[in-house]
Amino acid sequence: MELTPIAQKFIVHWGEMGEKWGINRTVAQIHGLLYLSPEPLNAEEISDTLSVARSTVSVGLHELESWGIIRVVHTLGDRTDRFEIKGDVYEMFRFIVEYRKRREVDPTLGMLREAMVELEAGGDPHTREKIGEMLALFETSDSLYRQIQKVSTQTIVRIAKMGDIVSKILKFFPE
Amino acid sequence: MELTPIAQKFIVHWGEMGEKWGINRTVAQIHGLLYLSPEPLNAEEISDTLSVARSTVSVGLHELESWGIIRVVHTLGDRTDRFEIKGDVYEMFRFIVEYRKRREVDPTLGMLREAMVELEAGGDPHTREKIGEMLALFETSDSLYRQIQKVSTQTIVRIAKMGDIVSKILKFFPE
DNA sequence: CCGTGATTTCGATCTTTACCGAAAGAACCG
DNA sequence: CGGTTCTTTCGGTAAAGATCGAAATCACGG
Repeated sequence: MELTPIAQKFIVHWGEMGEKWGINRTVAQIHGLLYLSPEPLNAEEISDTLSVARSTVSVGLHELESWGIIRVVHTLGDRTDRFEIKGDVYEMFRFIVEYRKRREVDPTLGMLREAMVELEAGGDPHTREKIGEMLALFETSDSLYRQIQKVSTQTIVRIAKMGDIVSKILKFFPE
Repeated sequence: MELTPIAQKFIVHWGEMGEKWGINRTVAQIHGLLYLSPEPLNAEEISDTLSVARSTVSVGLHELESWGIIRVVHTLGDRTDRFEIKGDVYEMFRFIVEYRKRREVDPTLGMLREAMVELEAGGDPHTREKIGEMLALFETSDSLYRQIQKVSTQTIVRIAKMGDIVSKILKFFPE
């Protein structure tokens, strides 16, 4: 499949950007390609378009599936697995955040909590204070995240798109 | 310098966690060590404690300085550069977010804006729609971020620590 | 302006990670 | 059941990234 120059630019940039955030470049590119594609693609089309090995595409697709942001589609008269992006950009964003939080933030939260338990049963006061502060940051963020998680995408978008939303909120919480 | 088992665990975990977010493990470890340290450390102490080459520490410290989260301290009768964490965990968090946003999100925003300009001057409608949606997500996030950025850490912490904050906010924005 | 100690630079390794492609494995058809 | 087509696994290789340590540079006191 041929890509327009703009599509190419987007996909390449997406790959580089992903890399900086600890995401495999090829995986990010596959994601970018699927995102732009008007219809579901199969592994071979992706492989051809991005010039990467079929096997690499296979692995990448599974990775994206495990994040929950793409799905398999089957169409009549086509034996190949075709893939498409699930939901809109906002949902996608939420899925990615959720996935990374669960795999990377939650374990840290666990570690900090354990450390805190041990430190409270006698440990260096300075360490206790520092770990305590960090734990507080993580707990607060976690709690905020959980609350926001419950709100529908629709509601979030609606509110986020109102101009000057933060100052409006601040008015409700005076000094 | 000797580390307690808890400090070790924290620093090691911090390093691994950093790696997953595209941060050099050693840099993250240096950061973790400085975070726990009751007083400023010089490069050699860090090098010894973490068992990494002196030069690697030097580079790592500069990296952390460029993020704006550590500072150099000089004390009388000591010719070495000593380093310490700047501000509390919340400020640290803000600095890191700011740094990464500027270097990694802003360029993407730029790319999307450019792409959108080109697409509006005639381009595939589907691509235009998809890039448009992604751009909207980035613009909304960017705008939200800029608004929050202006609010003092103090205020954010105060509000964040109130229980159930999100549902309180939602009450002000009925359907 | 020399000497000492601290710091940084930089090329050479070492380690990790990504990627390929051949072969094995599934799913499906007749 | 073979045969066909699609998918996955996996060992080897290549590329990228991290780390080291020697040498260059810098900073400052005497």
